[in-house]
Amino acid sequence: MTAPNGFGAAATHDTFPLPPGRTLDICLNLHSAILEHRLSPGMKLSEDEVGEIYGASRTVVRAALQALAHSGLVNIERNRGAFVSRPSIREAQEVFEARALIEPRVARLAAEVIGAPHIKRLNRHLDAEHAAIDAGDKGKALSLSGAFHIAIADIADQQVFSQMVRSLISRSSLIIALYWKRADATCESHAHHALMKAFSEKDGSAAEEIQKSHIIDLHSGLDLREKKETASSLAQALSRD
Amino acid sequence: MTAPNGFGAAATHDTFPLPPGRTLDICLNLHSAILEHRLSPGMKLSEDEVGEIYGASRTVVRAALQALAHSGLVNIERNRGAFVSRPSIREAQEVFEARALIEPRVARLAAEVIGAPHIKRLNRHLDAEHAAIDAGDKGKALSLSGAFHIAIADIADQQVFSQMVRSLISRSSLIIALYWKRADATCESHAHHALMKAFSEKDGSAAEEIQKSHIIDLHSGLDLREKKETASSLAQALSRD
DNA sequence: TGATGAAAAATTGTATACAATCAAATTTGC
DNA sequence: GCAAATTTGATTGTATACAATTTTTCATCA
Repeated sequence: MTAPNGFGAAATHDTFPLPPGRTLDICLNLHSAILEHRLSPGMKLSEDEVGEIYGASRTVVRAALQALAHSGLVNIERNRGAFVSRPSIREAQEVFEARALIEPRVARLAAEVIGAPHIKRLNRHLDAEHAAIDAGDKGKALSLSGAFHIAIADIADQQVFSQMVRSLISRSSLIIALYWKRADATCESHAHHALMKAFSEKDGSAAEEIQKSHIIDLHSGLDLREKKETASSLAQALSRD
Repeated sequence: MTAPNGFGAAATHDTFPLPPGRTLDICLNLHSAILEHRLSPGMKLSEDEVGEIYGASRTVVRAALQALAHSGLVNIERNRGAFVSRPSIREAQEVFEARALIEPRVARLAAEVIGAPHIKRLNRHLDAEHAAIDAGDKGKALSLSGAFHIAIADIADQQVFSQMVRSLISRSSLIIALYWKRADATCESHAHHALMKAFSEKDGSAAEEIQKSHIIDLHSGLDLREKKETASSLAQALSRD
């Protein structure tokens, strides 16, 4: 009890507090779909449509959409409905500035308390990331890359920071979907491996510096000028899983 | 559009995204009540009871409670209902560590862009704060003290940081309700005035340093050992205003 | 008397129905 | 033929009813 976020259940791996019952399933599912870019920014999330897909009533769907709205992944407009968020250029800047402030600190904290099991888990994360890249699944790769950052926050074992990082990572995923300019998404792996080295040496200062550079590098990989327009079918994007 | 948080309307002065319709009223009302310590940590917020007080149906009340849960002010336990959050000692530590990282940066950003109208507004905040202290209204004074910090974040004009600060301030209010040990709440005013000086000189570095010291000082004002038990009537606490 | 168990009451989880609002298509007027 | 106004349709906002779960109460037994 006295949960880190507002809801009773312990935070497992997600940005938003854990709503009751089946709302959670829908949250997680939509969350994954958005992070893996199966749902494009700006896409409409009709309550009826989502409800029919998941076999749930609007009551539950509404709760899920509101939860996602609180996480910044969904934008609810009065009397118009819910849409996948389309972060502005301004918001993109701010999100990465926040990451550049918070994540290095989190990396330092993690390095100071990290243990062998943690390192093992991080390595598994990296392996999965590479596998996705080799398989050419960009969406999955990006999602796993974010999961790596979140795993670090979990190791630091600071719920408040962890929650912030989760939210920022989620929003970053949308931002990257909109503004990423580099062809290769693999540039990240290098920084992630460097982090692993700092972790294995329990070198907090190094981890902090590497993470800071890493975030700045990610930020510089964005093309914050144009806007891409995207919108497609909902049922299709949600069909698998 | 492309709202800073998940909801369409612009964030005015509150922690949570802005839910539609009357849900917002209930959110703001409960939020104020919690921040002014009219609702004690641990107090049960029954859907029926809250709904009857505000003349709204459970549907709306539920949405409000969920929004507050996302802000960390309310704790929802499955099949048991909503309670005013009772931050753990651990959480208290984390919240103030986060504030010590984020708020100094925000203060620096604010100092770099601050203008005469902003300073005027901050001074009004300080006046109101003093008035509340003189009137002996501790709850109101604390609430206004938090509003001062939020006002700084608004001046910095960074929505992402602003959102974080709001959330942290709200939770701090609960933490102070539980763990504050100093008799005087006036100690803050000194730091706030020092900040005003730095702002008027547009000295970002000074503002950052002062704010950092201020947060650490606040943190040290907590007695993070014992737990106070509190619980009383709901309708009574919500009767005024 | 205290603990244990079942029944009853209260509270939340979910579904559905109705009202209000908004978007689009149709009609009407010029 | 084009623009404005109106009607139609679809979607969200809200209330209420029912189901599931928990908490309380109270009777029973060691």
